[in-house]
Amino acid sequence: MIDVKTLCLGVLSRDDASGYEIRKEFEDGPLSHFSDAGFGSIYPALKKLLEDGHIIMLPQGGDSRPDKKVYRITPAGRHVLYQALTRQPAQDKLRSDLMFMLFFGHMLPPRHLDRILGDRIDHLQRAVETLERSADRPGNAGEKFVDGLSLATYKAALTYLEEHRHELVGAALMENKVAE
Amino acid sequence: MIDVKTLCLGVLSRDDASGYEIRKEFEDGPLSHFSDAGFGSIYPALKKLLEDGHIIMLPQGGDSRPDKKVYRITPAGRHVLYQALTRQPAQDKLRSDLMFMLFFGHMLPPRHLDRILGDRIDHLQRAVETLERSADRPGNAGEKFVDGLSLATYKAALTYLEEHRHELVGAALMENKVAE
DNA sequence: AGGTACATGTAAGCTGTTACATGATTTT
DNA sequence: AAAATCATGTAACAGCTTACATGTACCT
Repeated sequence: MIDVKTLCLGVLSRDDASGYEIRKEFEDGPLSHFSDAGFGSIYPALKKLLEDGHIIMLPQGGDSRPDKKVYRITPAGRHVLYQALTRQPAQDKLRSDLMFMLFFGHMLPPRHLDRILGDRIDHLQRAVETLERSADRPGNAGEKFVDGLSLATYKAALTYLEEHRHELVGAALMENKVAE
Repeated sequence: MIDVKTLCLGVLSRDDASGYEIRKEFEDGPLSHFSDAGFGSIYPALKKLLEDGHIIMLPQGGDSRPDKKVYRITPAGRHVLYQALTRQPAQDKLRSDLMFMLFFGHMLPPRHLDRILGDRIDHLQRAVETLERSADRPGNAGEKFVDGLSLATYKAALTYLEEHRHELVGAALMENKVAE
């Protein structure tokens, strides 16, 4: 499975960035749909990449914050990234608390169930809007492909949740009635 | 994020099982679509659950293997599981090597790109077939809901990959030509 | 004056993975 | 007879998360 170092190289292969900016990419950017990393893993990763010569630190322009450190990928770094990209990909790994909860949905308090379903629907709606807005912006083929794939799956999940939400909440209400 | 102990309680809330059988659930069963755990995390988790009184070990029937240990959830265990199920769910976490690779798809060797896309299409087709076969089998409301959600997203991903596969591979071929 | 966003980094701890170690039973 | 499946467990390691520690700059 691709580690945080490689994730950082991926971000830096597109543009120079600081640790802070890399983290924003994982939070909001196009990579956020299938990867994640916090400060606690990014900063040590950058330190290691710097030691290994996979990235260099740019001398900061006098106008920017003195503590800001902007990194750039090196040819060696690009090579390492390329090696990682041409390996056999590991299986996707989805960890979903929500789906685990829904799996036991019929035994949950209907109010809780309805809330977590509603929250997820809201979240998916926002994600779909964001991706649809970015669809006509320029971008390379890979980025557009991945955005399209994310959009397609989010839309499918959204439609399913909207269409079947009441069925599951109904089942939970039934269970509650029986228990009374 | 729900841990392996809770995952095990979830499996055991449905039926008594051994560590080996719990692992099969994560590999093939309906929970496999959104959770995962190997022996190295299941056995220590069961040990801890036993110590805490959340599960008990059943005296094994004389006909079964002498080394097989079958566990059953206790009322205390059910309570712990219920607590976990009624908390606010953490954000879903998807880690996907494939999507990371596809994101840089245009700079990949077309053969590699075509292979990883084909492998994923095959994998999704098998997953869809399995879920469709299990659709008419009995199951409680939560299980059916989650199966339906998984099926809807897999189908959407499959359709997208089949329809757009050639676009990305085409872009990669172009890049290669330019490089020549 | 206060809140938010920018900005970096360390240390401890938790969790989970991988490799190792062992062996019985069933199927081919 | 070999291979696959069943079956459990430990130890070392890798990796990531959380909490801590610190401070600047901008916006209202």
